Amino acid sequence: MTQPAHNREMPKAYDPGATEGRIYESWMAGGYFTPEIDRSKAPFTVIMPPPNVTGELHYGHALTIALEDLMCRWHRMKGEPTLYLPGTDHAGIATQVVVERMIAKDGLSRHDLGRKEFIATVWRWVDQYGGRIYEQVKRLGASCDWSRQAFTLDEGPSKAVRTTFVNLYEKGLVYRGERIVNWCPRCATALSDLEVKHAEQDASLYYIRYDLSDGSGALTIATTRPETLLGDTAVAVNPDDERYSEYVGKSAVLPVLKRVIPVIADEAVDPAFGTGALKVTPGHDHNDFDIRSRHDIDLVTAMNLDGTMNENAGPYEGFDRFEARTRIVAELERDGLLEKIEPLHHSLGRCDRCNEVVEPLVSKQWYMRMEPLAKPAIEAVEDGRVRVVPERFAKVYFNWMYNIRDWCISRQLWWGHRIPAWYCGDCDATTVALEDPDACSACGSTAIERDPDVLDTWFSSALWPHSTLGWPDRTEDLDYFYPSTVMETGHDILFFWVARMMMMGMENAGDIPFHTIYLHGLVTDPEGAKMSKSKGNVRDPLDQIDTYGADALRFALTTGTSPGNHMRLTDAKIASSRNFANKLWNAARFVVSNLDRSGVRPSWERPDTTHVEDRWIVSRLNRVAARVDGYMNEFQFGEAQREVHDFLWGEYCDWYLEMSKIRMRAGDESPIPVLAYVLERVLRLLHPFLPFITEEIWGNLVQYMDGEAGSPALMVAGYPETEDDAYDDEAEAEIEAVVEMVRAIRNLRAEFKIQPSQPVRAVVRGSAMSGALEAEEAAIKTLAQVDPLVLDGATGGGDSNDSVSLVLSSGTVLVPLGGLVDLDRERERLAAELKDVAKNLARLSNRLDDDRFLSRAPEEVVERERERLATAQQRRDRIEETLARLSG
RNA sequence: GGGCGGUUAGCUCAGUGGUUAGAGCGCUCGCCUCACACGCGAGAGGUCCGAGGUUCAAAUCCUCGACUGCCCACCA
Repeated sequence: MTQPAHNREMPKAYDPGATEGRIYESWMAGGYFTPEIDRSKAPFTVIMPPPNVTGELHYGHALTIALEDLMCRWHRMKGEPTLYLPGTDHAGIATQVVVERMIAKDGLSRHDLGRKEFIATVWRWVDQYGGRIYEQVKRLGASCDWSRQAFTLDEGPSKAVRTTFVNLYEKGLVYRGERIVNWCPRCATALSDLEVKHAEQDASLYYIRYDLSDGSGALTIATTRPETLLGDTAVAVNPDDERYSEYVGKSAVLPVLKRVIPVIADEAVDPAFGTGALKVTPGHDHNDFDIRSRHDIDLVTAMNLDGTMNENAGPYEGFDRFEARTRIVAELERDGLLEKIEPLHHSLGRCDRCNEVVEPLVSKQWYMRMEPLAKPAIEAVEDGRVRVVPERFAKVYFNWMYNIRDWCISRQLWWGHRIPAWYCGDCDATTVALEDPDACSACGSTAIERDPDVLDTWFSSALWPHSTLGWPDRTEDLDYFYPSTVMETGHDILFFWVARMMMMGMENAGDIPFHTIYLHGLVTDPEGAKMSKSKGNVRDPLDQIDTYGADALRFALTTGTSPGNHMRLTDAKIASSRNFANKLWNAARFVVSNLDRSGVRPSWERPDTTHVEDRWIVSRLNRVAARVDGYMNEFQFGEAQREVHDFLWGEYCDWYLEMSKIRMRAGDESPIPVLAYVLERVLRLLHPFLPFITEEIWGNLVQYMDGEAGSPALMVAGYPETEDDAYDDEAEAEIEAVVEMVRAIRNLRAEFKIQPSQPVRAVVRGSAMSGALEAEEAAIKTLAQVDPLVLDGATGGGDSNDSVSLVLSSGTVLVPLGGLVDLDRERERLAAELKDVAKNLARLSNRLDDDRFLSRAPEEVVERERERLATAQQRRDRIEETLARLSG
């Protein structure tokens, strides 16, 4: 048999690999990703969280894009000018490390190259590899406006960074100060508080004796970091601690260095910890630095920026900090100053980037004053101008914002936005300016030198929603697309990014940066563990795209999940999404082949329907569209998706399509326009979730439809709106009854192990729906393999004594099975069913006898319960009647 | 030390006060039925973690507890 032409067009199984690239090209060629600014319409704007320019696509990106793109596609189809703006982040440390590693292969360090040449090398790297992530984003089908693509180091965003810095400096919100900072000796830079990750771990608590200088006794302190004693400048006790009150004001001799240091009293000391005496090391401990602000004590830094001990460390100069610890402990032990070592479980700060133990060190850094910036950003969420989805994260946001601390924004790196501050060699003044100055703004000296540091990467990220749209210039984009509509990202960067965008957006642009914050959870491995390189459980989404298709991956990522919740991603889940895509493909193949065969050219509009099956499926479609709309509006994408999934598979394919075959086989072509119409609307409903395959099918379908499509592509076609007048309760009830009957007979056939090819006889008695059943006679006969089907069993043709009786809501069906029927078993089965119904009946009538229920429950609930009672009663009566007949 | 989640079928999860709680995967039985074996039909499988409470009505709201995960915090 030769294959008809259409089957060559649509292969038996959907092949994403052969489709996706071509479809994406067609979208690009159509220019559908670039919105038209239309002042009469409100835009829908999503600014993509910029992946690192060094980045490889991971599941976090995939989930982000799946969610953002489905929102964008949905709104675009609803006719809103939709901007999905893509971009990348220069990712200071991350990128610098990548390039440093690269040049290290030639035995070079960045210092060998020098600043200028090193930055040029990074740029060459970015020019060569920085576009990879974009290609990967495209493979997912993201409908981004590539004409507005942005990079944090582009001219526009850089200007925004510089303008912000200057403005905040002039307002006194950015300042330079010498304080203790979190220092990563390996990255050789300061870190913000957020970039330090604390982890519990086992350590030792060393008890060390400090003799008093007057020989009157000794104090024993407890520390986890003996090497820092080289920087001790005091010993502190709690002022209320009577054990030590006599020591306060005396002096102690620092072990090893024999420096004489004062004994002071400070509230910060916890008498219950260790011995209640604390070594004070302002140069190497945040608390101790604070203590120093309240006392007249020295500050000694005993360590270099690379983590080795410096000249203040005496004999330990040059040793690594951990090596120094070991050696100092040995010396203390030798000298009898080490009283004991206790095991201690405590939390230790490590560099978020490289995991090196962070060293608190005193240095001069730039800071941003956060409290004044936080205030309006808190209010915007409190008063509902910005909505957080899911809501619980608003509490997390408030908690952080109310306790916000100043942000250390300078980094000792080369790759990034260089701080626009110049220091005068003659007068000590600082010049901060938009344009590079030639001379000191205070004394006019030309002996000025620019601050070598760059800004924290998150500084530019914080400006992203407005810097990408042109700020500080008053561009048309900024005017139209700002504030953006939804900021969708992972809840893990709520503080790093979202909160800072809130603050900077309000400060710079004078308005909230987005109306809704949607936070998704983590994509984890099948065991629920966070994917990480060190665990070796990272999988490449591109492999999954190759195997199952981008649609399948996207669909799997948004299946059965709720905002903010984590999701374990398994191959099985992606495979079942792939299967769903294939199901859709084959339903379409069926419809297209019938269009091709019949020559019927359906209208784009809802067809007039008379047949109950047609009325039913059209009614159901419209109900589904209404529910989808409701879920989408509430960000319940998983539920929306499930709704269409179940409709397509469980109703359209399982029932409508099968029923339509029966009519078409009998020469009736009237289902074809309905098949096409419903399919076409389902394609629209599913497009945000399965963009590639729906577009491909739509392209196949269009040529068979009557008249113009009204849009050049599905992605810019209208999203289905509910047509209330399509609701048809009667048709729904009738088809439900048919389905119930078919299922009951199939069940019986399976139970009695009747060969699939062997028809059974069935007699319907006492049906309230005989008219509807008559119209569906052929369907019932075919779908349940019944022949003959006697619909007027009341007047004869059925004998209970050799039949199984199926008591249904639409009537009683007798299926004569002769010798196969065991009358005793039949009676038992019916009795059990009766018991079940009676139980239900009792529950319902109890409820309806309850005055409190009747008076307090809403009328529609009471009414529904009454209907249920009536149905149950009918059913009970019919079971009793059947039992009576069986008994003789 | 604070805060926030989760606990529903064998597994992974939906279910945002109203039928006798659902899906996918897995499992059992039967099918290569002319769209699809990435499939079709039938089925088994649940004290919705526990205890109180609110309500006409609770998996859903409140309180307490158990287990579990995460976030924040300068516990030397």
